[in-house]
Amino acid sequence: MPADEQPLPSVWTRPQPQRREQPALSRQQIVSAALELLDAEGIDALSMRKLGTRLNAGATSMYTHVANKDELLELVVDEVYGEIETPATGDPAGWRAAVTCCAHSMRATLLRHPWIVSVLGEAGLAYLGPNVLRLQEAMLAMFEAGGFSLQAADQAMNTLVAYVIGISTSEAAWLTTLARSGQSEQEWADRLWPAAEQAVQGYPRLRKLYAVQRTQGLNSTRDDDFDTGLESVLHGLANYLTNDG
Amino acid sequence: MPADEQPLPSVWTRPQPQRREQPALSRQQIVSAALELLDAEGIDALSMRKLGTRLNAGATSMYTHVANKDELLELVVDEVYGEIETPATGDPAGWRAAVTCCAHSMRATLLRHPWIVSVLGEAGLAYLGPNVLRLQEAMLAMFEAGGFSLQAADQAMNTLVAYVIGISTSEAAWLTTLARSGQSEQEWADRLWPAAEQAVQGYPRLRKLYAVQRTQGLNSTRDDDFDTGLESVLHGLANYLTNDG
DNA sequence: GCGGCCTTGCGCACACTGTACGAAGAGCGC
DNA sequence: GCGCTCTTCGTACAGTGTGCGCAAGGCCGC
Repeated sequence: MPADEQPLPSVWTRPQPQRREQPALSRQQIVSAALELLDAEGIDALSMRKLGTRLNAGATSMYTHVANKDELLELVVDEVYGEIETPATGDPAGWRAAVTCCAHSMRATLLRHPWIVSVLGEAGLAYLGPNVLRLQEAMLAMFEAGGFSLQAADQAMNTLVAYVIGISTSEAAWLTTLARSGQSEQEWADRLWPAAEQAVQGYPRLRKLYAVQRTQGLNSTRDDDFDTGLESVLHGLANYLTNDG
Repeated sequence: MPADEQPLPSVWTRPQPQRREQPALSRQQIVSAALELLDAEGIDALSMRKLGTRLNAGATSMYTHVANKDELLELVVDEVYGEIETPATGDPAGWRAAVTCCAHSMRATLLRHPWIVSVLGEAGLAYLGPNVLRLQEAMLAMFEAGGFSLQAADQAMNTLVAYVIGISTSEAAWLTTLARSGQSEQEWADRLWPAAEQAVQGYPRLRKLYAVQRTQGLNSTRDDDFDTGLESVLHGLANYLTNDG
């Protein structure tokens, strides 16, 4: 046994091929692992190397199944959209109940994965992902079942989704800073209060609002606020029925 | 002149102090330069080194004026919010006109800086930025002038802003992919069409919608769609006046 | 004048990123 | 056996944010 390829590490120390018996890597596995990592540690913690380690794989082993990191993110986004529940069409409680339920599920899903909002503005063609398409079709169906024309249903869906995404964006931003600070909502609010009070000098309305919000909890009202806003959006959308049908 | 500047640095070749006569660096300068860079080349192109070069400064020279990149981004976000116009309160045309105008300005501003939507979900306390506060106070005033209670005005503002941000997020995502592709909207749509048509098989409503949208232009309808959605949101908000205000 | 501070700018270094490339091995048909 | 394709992965490269320490004003009390 004359020479070996490696300088010093001899045959005995060399890691030994050790091919995996698992079906190795698959796109679905990669996407799932990325999702776990994102949920656990947030968007900044997702690196291809960490993902590789989590999969017992090399740093660049994912590139056979996924073109690049952006594409991976698009896949993960679609995966998340897959979690959104869509009530069966023809709900006897009417389109408003169905749409409300769907909107709730959407908000809950986005807030369960708060990192997603920082990716939505770049996820180019996530709009062709199967789960996104499924969701859109289902929402269109819900509106149509409520008497909307297809065009009006499209409009209504876009408006509704915009509202949900917009609210979730600011909520997720809040949740993310909170998580990063490692403090409880109350602690953080307490620490923030002096700065906020100071900043809000000269803005009477904001000052009054902040003072009121300080007395009652923040977290508890978030759900109610969402519902109230959702109600009024739906009320506005109902307008398409009488004016446009 | 024997040697040249780089290889053997002698006293003669050393770059010579050359202190800037400009007031050197200031936070405002840094923020402006970052904004220019972001507008010109997008979010991925913003690196502290590039920013330094653009300012005739070293890579780490900004850190005396700005704690870190995230803080810089918060400052830039507030700067952008400063571009949003707020009509004077007491507009004779009523609160709806004022709010509509403000919403238009907000959407236009966000779309003028489409990279911003990928930062909104992380810009933790941008909510204490002076321009954000000014905008919020002004919007509250507009709603109050229309007869909303302060609480209702807050609700209305949040709902409205959520709608605008949500719509702008998806529009900005579209504009960004478009810009990255370097193609015109029409070219891109043409190239995308086969894939879209294929993806949309099995979703009859989407297929019909896509077919219709293909015949008419895309860009032209974006403004109208925004207006239509805005109208219905405002209609919904008006509900606070009779039920609550 | 002049020494000592304090602020600002910056070169360097470190740990880390996405990913191109090429080699190596596994499983196949022949 | 040979060749071929498909995965996996080690290495490398250019680039990132930023901590640290040094240098060079500007400004102070003397």
